[in-house]
Amino acid sequence: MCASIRRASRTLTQIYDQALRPLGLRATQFTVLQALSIAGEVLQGDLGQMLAMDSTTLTRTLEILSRHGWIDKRTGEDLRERRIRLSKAGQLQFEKAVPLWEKAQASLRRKLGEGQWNALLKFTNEITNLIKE
Amino acid sequence: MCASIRRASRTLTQIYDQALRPLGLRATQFTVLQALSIAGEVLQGDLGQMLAMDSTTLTRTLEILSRHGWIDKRTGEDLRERRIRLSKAGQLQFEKAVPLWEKAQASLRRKLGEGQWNALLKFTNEITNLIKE
DNA sequence: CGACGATAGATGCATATGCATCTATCGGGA
DNA sequence: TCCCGATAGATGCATATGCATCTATCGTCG
Repeated sequence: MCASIRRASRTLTQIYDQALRPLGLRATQFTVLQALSIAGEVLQGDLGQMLAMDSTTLTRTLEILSRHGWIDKRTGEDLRERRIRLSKAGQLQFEKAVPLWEKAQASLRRKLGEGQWNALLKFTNEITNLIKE
Repeated sequence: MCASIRRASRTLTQIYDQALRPLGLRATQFTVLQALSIAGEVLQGDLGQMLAMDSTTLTRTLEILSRHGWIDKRTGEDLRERRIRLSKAGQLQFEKAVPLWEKAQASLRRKLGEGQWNALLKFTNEITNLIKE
């Protein structure tokens, strides 16, 4: 099962990466931009929680986004915290990426069919929740 | 969708990696050993085909397995080819890993339920096949 | 106020992943 | 025979991933 999901994950990632390649954006990075676009300014920790992503992984992805100038970081009163949000450039990059992402998403959805699509979303979420128990 | 599958893949990988940690074996590596155990001696390219794994990724995973002495490599008549098979130590390592893997697998299967389990396997395989078209 | 455990991230290290490109070898035609 | 396109892997580079561990800061308790 692990092998099956990893294989599917690799395949899918290749599809989305390819769609986003014109922008030099990876699927993972798009996901982070999207989360930021929805959440506004958030603590790095909360962002990790949202994406079920290890905080150390997030640190490095944010480093990349930061290098491209797509996010702003600042500390609040608690100097340990990092508050993250999209920069102007990040907002723009995200908006440019959305159509490409939509296109890949729609094509995949068509190929899988509505039923499988929804079932798959449900099951993957269930797996993600498993680990919390 | 890509984010969902990647998230599930991360979660699942953590579960399997943790189960195999006593042996210092990663889920990916176990998958390769398993494939070799089933296939016997195979061309590196065929192995990649089997696992739907990029050949460059496979090269490095095999490098790790080789470093541990778990596989043997040799060339056939065609000097470009690499023929891979489990070594004695690799066979042993695989046999030690199977029970740990089974345990993780069974636990997960119980939590998901038979129906979801099978559906998930089916869907992930379908996604993997999508890219071939 | 000062020491101490708790918390938020960062860093070192190893592996996983794939694209672009390179090297070695093979097989077939001129 | 020699050259040339095709094929099997290997390598450089960048990112993704997570464990163990470290650092800085916070809150609290004596």
